[in-house]
Amino acid sequence: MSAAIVKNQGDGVGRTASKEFRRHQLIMGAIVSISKFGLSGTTVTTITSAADLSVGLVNFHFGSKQKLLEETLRFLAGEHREQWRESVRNSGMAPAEKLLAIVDAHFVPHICNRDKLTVWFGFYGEAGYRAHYRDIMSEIDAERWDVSADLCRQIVEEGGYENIDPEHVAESLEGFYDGFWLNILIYPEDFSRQDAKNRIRTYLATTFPRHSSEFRTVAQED
Amino acid sequence: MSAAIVKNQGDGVGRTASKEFRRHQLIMGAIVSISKFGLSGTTVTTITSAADLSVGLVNFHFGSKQKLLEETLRFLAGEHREQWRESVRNSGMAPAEKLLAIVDAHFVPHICNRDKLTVWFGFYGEAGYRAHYRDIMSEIDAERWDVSADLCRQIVEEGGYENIDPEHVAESLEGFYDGFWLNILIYPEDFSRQDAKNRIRTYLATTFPRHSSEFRTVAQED
Amino acid sequence: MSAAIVKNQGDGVGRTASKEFRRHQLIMGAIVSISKFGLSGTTVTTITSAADLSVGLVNFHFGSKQKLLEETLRFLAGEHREQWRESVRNSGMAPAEKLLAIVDAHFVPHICNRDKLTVWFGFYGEAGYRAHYRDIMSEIDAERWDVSADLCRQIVEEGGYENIDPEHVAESLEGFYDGFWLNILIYPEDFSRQDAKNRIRTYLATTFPRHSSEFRTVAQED
Amino acid sequence: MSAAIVKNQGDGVGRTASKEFRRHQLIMGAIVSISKFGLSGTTVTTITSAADLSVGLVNFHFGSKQKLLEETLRFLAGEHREQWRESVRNSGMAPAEKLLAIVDAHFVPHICNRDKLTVWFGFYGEAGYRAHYRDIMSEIDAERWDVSADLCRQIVEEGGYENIDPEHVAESLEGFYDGFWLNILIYPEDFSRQDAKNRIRTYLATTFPRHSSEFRTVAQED
DNA sequence: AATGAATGAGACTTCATTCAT
DNA sequence: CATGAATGAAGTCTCATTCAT
Repeated sequence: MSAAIVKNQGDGVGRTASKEFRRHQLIMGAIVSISKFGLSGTTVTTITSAADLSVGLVNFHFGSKQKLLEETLRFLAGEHREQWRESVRNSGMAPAEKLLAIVDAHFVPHICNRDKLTVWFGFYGEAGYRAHYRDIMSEIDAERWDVSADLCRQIVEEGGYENIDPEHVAESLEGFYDGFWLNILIYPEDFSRQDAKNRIRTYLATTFPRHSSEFRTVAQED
Repeated sequence: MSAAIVKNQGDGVGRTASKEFRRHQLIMGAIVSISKFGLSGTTVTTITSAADLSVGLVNFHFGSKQKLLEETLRFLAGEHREQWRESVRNSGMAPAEKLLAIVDAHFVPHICNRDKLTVWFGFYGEAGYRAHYRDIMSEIDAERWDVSADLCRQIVEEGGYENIDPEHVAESLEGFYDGFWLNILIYPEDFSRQDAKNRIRTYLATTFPRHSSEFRTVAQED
Repeated sequence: MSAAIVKNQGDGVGRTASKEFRRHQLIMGAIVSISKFGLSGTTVTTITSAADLSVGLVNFHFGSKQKLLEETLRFLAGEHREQWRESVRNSGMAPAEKLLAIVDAHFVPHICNRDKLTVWFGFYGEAGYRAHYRDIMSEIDAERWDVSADLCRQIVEEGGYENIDPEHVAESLEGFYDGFWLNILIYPEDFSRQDAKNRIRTYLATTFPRHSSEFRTVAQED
Repeated sequence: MSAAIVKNQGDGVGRTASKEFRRHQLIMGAIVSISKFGLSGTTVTTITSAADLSVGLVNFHFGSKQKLLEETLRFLAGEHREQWRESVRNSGMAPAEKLLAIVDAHFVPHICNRDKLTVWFGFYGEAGYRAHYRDIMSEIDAERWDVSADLCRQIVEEGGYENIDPEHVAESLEGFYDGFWLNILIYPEDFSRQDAKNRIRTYLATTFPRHSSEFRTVAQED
């Protein structure tokens, strides 16, 4: 067995890392670059420099810069999905608990930090006219929206909240996620992940008063 | 008064429009271009084509493309400010009424339409790493935040709402604005200006129950 | 008689200065601009700014920027010619005296200063491939060469200098003029007009030893 | 050794010439272009066309057109230095012989031809106001001046020439070099390299009469 | 597979010239 | 005559993509 073949097993060092590993390296390079230079300031060179790879690899592994960027968005979206799916995996949780877990999943440092928010809003900034990006996002968003709306529905039933449309609550939550992300990105001095979580907790406690004990504010970053 | 003199005052036809008029034309061209091609897809040529002017004018009137873009952002921000300032000008309004007027000012068609939202999020997408844009935005945002927080404070006093921090409410409103804007931009089929206004009304009515009659939902676009 | 007509007499103030005066203003603007920004850094705008006139006048009075530059070169050449012609006008001077007067005419502050040398070498720099400039220069140079060579011939005859070709002396003088101008331009700290004049005096005194008393070095700038 | 390897070492054909070779190609392209179109008429396109390379390479290899031009000047200056250094390398030469070798080094066809003189005066034309060019030139000039002045000093001592300042002779020589270069450039019909060398020889023979046999005029181009 | 020099379209900007006033 | 905004060709530079090694 030659050294090259050993290397090929995916340790990621040297010229023969697995295809998948190289793709991942490039996606990470793209994230780093976008967070540093913005989407418009990101070039194939900034991406590959960040990944410490040669420029030729982008087209070799992704076909084009554009495809790599789409994969990068897909990667972030997937990472986000993993985060909230994981947080509600425990089947023993009550609906309110699960809903709160989804809320919190939006504000864990791993997902909600300046670097990644910069990337997210870089893509949002183009989503207005570039349908492709919108499609990638909506795939993920739709699933989460369904789950959230369903949990709200269960909470409404549990609490017997008349006059509350669970879908409206789910919509409001979506608004909070994006709005607070943007505020965290642009005004990090004035608005923190902690603030975001507590504003949403207050909203939920007020909306579902009979579940308010489940939406207690948190004292500090977990 | 001759036609020529009228013309010279800035009807914008021919070589003799006023400087201010040309600047405005170019800013409008920038908005159209960004909404069509995105911020990164906007070139001096797309801007001047949209404005039906020659490319040289961008540098002649603004010094650089970058400066024109900054002025464009400033223009949007100013327009937004005029909108909400105008809406609370009537000194006879109650605090809750004024607050609602500010809310609604975010969702008038003149401000909140796909074209302009595309431009806004184009800039937000760069604001993460380009401090200059952030500075232009925060100037405007700060003022509105102060006014909103003050109105919330008055409502809290009026209603004797204990345990409600007016600044937290103002923060939540800011979150709603940005979050709903993004949802209107990306999912226009699923989420309308109308929806946004009603979700916020519900939030306010729930938060300030003794003022709920002032936060009635609206039936359809005004 | 209207005010406009009075103005037209050539005081150079206001909108109706004589054609000739405007042309002169623009030529002076060109000299100032070239000395400040070089020939390649000189634009119609830098010229007209220096002359405190509007850009349109260049094409109005000269037809094109290029024509103005040619006139500028012609102006400098003419100025130079006036200088040495004037210096030998006195018919009572001896040939050696006249020759020295021509030499000195090259190094009077009015002709030989950083600003004007910058302009001269700006044109020389293009003369290599632009025949037009060369033609303008040679017109003037030829006349001076003839006069100088003739004076040298007279000195050779006076002194009975065998083995001295007067044309060779004239050639050497031409070399000194240009070479010392360049050194004054590029190394003003190390080489002065005074130095130039004295190096040439020494050359002439050595070459024409029996006239050496007429080529005494000068102690300091006149 | 295979042909491919030879190629790779820099024959300049195809996409694989060495970096150094490409830089040299571009410098040569710059010289050709400047001699044909002048410094101000030289564009990245004229340079790369002359070098038969694509426009992108200028920025790839030099960072900017300006840097390439500076390197071009440095190249010429270096070439000139090599020429005169080489000419005085033989330690057995007498000072007068060495001095004459330096003189002649200025007028070898390889250095002193219309193309290169055009380039030199193109740069001189900007040196008046662009300190960067002046710095590059003076580095080289200073060394040569020191050597020349030192040789003159030795000749003065050898010949016991009282009243002769060796530095003044060195200054006069510098004047001759530049002045004759300009005359060769502008009046090639009337003034040749041969003329220049002989005028300087006569100057030296007259100045250092006891060494005159060492400064005999040359009959024709070597 | 990987590299990185090479390519060239297209971006921003400059500026000589034009022309309505 | 004079002004200076407008035009658009042409300049420099960037960068996604290609391809010989």
